Amino acid sequence: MRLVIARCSVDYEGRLQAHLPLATRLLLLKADGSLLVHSDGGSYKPLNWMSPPCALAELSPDPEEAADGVVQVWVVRHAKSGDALRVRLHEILHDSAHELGVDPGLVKEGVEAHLQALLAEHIHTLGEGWTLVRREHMTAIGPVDILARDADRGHVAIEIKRRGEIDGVEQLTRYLELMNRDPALRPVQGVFAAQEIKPQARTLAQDRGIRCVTLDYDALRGIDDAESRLF
Amino acid sequence: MRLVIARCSVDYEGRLQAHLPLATRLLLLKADGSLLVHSDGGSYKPLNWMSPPCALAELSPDPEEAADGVVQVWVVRHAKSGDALRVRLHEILHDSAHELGVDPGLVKEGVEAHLQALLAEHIHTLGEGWTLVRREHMTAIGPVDILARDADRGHVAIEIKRRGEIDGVEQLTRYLELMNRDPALRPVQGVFAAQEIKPQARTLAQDRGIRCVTLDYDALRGIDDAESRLF
DNA sequence: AATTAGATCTCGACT
DNA sequence: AGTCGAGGTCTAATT
Repeated sequence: MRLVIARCSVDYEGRLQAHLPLATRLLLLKADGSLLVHSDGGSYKPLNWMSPPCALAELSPDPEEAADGVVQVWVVRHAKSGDALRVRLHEILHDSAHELGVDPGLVKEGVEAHLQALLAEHIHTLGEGWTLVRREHMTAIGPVDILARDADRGHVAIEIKRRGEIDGVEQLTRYLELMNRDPALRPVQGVFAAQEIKPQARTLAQDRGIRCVTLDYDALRGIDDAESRLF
Repeated sequence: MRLVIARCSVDYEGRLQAHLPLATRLLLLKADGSLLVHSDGGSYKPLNWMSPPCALAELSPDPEEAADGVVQVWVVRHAKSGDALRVRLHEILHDSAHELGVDPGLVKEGVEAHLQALLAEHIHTLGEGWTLVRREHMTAIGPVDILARDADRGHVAIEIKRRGEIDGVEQLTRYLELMNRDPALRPVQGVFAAQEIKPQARTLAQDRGIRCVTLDYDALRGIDDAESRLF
């Protein structure tokens, strides 16, 4: 990885054209030839970039560029699409190279899929005598996270989110509307389950007769561990 | 902007939980307190990050961490959501700070809005005698990109995308359905215009009697330049 | 390889 | 401040 701080201008030509006027920026050159151009603010998205596979060519500035104060020109070209990034460096303030090695990569946990699996496995935590019908129950407008039955054998549609917000309630509402038109299913109750439910979402859900359940991820995982230790 | 190359492990807890095992990475600390954790490969997305507004606290490792070889602990916490990133630094290989100043920002060209303006201006490229009624013609369910008339004075609704996919055809279909109920407009033909049209989208469009047009951005711009040179 | 759906989406525009 | 749509979306899973 090479880190360069430089006063530079950048031009991208590819799926669109974009231009960055002369300013001081970080040029982050990765081992695979990819380049990120970052300013000292904004979020994780670079001002401009080139994704691998691509190759860097360091050129000398042409006479016109040299007269403008350009000391180096970088052209990073994408191997397949032909998209190109042209960086004109006017002043290099820092330049260092570092060996990082291969990264072991990110381990994600607690995403919706995992919550769904845990809750499906321990559906009885929602109520005595509850049983799982299936996960990802298909409807005409998409899959419902969990379809279950309560102690009276009535159907329950469960929507799971990590953070429960209004759009999740809307989604569940659409499912319930549809499912309650199906004679084989109705009446279908709704449960909105999330690790954290925003007040607005909770209000809307209750307004529509949808029960809100706050999921305790660690507790569900704890049950899981405890049960697996039985075998 | 502060650049640190360090052997570190990272834990994120917020909308999900994620963990990065010990490895050498770039820690990019921006002026607004945000942090990016980059490896020496992959795309422009960091392995892990914290977006502004957020604040960094540099802590001393607790005894257990110190025994593990941790020399510094960074906790970056998001101001509103409470999401937090915890970086345990085991070895700092590089550490430098740089003044970058405010970036003038990116200038883009060639996005959908520009395509729409170009096509509206050169609506005759769709057919001899075609005329523009207006851009962004409002309907009850939203604006149609371009409303035009063909040589026979019949209305044409044009939906423009950079990349034409099925949802774009669906969108245009809804507009056409609605507009064809309006006696003042009907019959309304449909044109699906994009720089690139996916096979599925093309099939669906043709199935519904919608004409597909591939837009050549450079050619449209060329016409534009040629015409502007006339003045 | 191609398509689909999700994302700690991000980003801008508009209400 | 929220909502909506597009993105050089990117990314991973699935067909």
